[in-house]
Amino acid sequence: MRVSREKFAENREKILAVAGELFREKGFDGIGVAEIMKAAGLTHGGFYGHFESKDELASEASKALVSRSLERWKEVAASSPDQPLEALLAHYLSHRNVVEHATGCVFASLTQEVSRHGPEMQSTFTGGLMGLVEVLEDIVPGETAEDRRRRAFASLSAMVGAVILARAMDDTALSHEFLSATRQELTPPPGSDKD
Amino acid sequence: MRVSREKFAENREKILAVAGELFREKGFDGIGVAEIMKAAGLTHGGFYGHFESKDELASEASKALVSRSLERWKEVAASSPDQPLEALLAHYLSHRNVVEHATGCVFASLTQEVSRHGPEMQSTFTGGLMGLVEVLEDIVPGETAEDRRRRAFASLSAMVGAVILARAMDDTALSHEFLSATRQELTPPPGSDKD
DNA sequence: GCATATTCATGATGGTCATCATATAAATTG
DNA sequence: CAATTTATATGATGACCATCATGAATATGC
Repeated sequence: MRVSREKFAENREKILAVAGELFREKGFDGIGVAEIMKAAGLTHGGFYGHFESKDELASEASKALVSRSLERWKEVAASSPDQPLEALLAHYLSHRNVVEHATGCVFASLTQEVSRHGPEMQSTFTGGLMGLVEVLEDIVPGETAEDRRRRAFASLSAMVGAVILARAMDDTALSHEFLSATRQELTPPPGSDKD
Repeated sequence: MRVSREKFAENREKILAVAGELFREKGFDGIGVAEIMKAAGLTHGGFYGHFESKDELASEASKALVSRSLERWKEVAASSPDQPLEALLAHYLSHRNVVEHATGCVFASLTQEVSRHGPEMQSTFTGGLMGLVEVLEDIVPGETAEDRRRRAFASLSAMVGAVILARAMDDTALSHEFLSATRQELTPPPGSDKD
């Protein structure tokens, strides 16, 4: 049966949203088109009216997730103008981001699969990560722009790495230790601009 | 046809070795039993004489990779008794470890898939990561044992994170920046024990 | 309100996958 | 050297998957 223009666009968004969650939870290869459509409240046959292939869906879903993630970082940083870095660290290095795969950070869930997919997705992730670096550049301590850029790259590595490793642990206490250790090491000492 | 006891054990090791490479390169879901056996020079039917299931192979291969990785870290640290941390950083944060997925760090390749597999694999990775933390605890700077433990967790997060993010980049220069930034931030200033 | 366009549901297709039954052939055991 | 064991090869099986052809049903444009 046909569906209104509006509903059609709504369905597309629903598929993207559901795919974004399921991909993060189970990986690109861990979930099929049929199950994604079922979770979106549709049947699998209708899928190809919305996307050319599962790969295209993966690309589009990644794009949306990366873009939303970057927006979120900017919001969080802007919400605490006096201590933006601390706010970001608290937001990102959280128990929630370790446990809730389906709604957590894209980069913590899917980055390792990116290199095994096409160049389009790699480009999406590259752009997204550089966006996060730019957010960090403005709020990390450092004398020169060069110092801050270096520290932005290193901090991003540490943040994403901590969540990924915390997720692999089967012991909550150790999981927490990755988060809190990284948070402390990346938090600048009060009243100082230097390391 | 039958094969000697010795050859049988040899075949098992070959399967494990090949699986270790292919899993790192393509992910657990990205490679099938048949192709693994073919790469090992056997046919897929013989697989179940060696392993109960693909899952068991994944577990065993992970165990071997994690164990070898830990040994390697110890060797590298021991090979430069005066600057073990610098040696480890140079070894780990290398272009080779970014490019050569099949022979690179297990944790940089497969950690994100661990949470989607059984508890046995999670236990293997937990143990392996804690082994790496212990190696770092002895060589990172820090006044107290507590300081060094914290720094070990944070440094490991940064190291693994840097390689994972570097692998996602489609631009070699940016890739390198994750590595060198992390290396510099984790290298203690000469002639100092403090941060 | 009618004709057309188009979205979705149903079901089919071909491919891939993990797993297993059986056959074969060679190594081990006596 | 004969009997038995057993590791691998061949091929089958059933499940799942992405993709697509078709038809039904309805929104849109006239």
